[in-house]
Amino acid sequence: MPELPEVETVRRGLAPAMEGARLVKVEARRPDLRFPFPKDFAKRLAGQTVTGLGRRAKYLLADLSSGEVLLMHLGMSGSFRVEKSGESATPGEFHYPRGEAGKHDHVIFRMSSGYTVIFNDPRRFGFMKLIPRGRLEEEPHLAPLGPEPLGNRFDAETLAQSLAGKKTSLKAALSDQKVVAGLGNIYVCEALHRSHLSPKRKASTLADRKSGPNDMTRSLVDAIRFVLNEAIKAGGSSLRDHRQTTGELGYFQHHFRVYDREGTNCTTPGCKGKIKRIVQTGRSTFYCPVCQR
DNA sequence: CCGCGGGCCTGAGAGC
DNA sequence: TGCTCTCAGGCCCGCG
Repeated sequence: MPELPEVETVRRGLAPAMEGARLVKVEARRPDLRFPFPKDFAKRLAGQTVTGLGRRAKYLLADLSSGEVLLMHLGMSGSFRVEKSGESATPGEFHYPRGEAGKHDHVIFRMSSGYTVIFNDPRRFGFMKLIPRGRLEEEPHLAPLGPEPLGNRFDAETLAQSLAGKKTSLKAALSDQKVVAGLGNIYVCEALHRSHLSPKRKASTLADRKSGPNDMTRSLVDAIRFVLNEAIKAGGSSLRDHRQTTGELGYFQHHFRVYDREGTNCTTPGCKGKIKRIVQTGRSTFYCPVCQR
């Protein structure tokens, strides 16, 4: 499910419920998600205070007073919702505190703030893991990640450098979390359209080794930043699973220019193209064959 | 080393 | 209505 904007939306929704609050009771309602839960998972968490809630790429990191970090990933279909003591955040939709846990509600955090935080994940591609803060650098999920696209270490120079010598398509390269961390299928497609670059273009053609990055690379960096920022403002994109922690939908899907818009007219001013769907490395790519070169 | 295809899971939607 | 098939926002592993 979630790419960077959805995960950031989730982080912002969870922060008021979790930051500075103690985990009063933790419940893992099954033995595993993508991986088995750590040994004594619930017991180790109970009583800890969440001192901060951060994000790296598509991962959430809750800093704990114990000195450990709770690393959480939403996989394809994971979502969190926050409910206040006995009341559902969206009336009529969620009722955990009053009744039974819903289907696929796998982890429940009862917070001293009076909020209950519930992790739901039908496909169970998500996971939770506890890591000592000192070993965060070597954590296998985090160590290989490239720069944060919204951070200042991501620019045309670094992007050009990581694309140099890459034989794959631009689409595949941008989906690679080592190149830039946090993009997925949707936002790669959207950023490429907005920078008028073809997903089929060889990645290395963006890197001009002698004279440094070219205008194409610059416009791609700008498009990536723009699209992600706009999507965060919109609360992410809700296609199937993504919800904000209140249960509300995100609405960036209404701003898609190519994703899931096969056959529609290209929205680039003056462009007469129609959006096309192709398959690259096993995933759908949407683009305009006319204005994306 | 690199790039690709398969697999992990469940659910939604299309077509018959 | 109900079956079967395809596809889905991520990521890891093994193969060539």
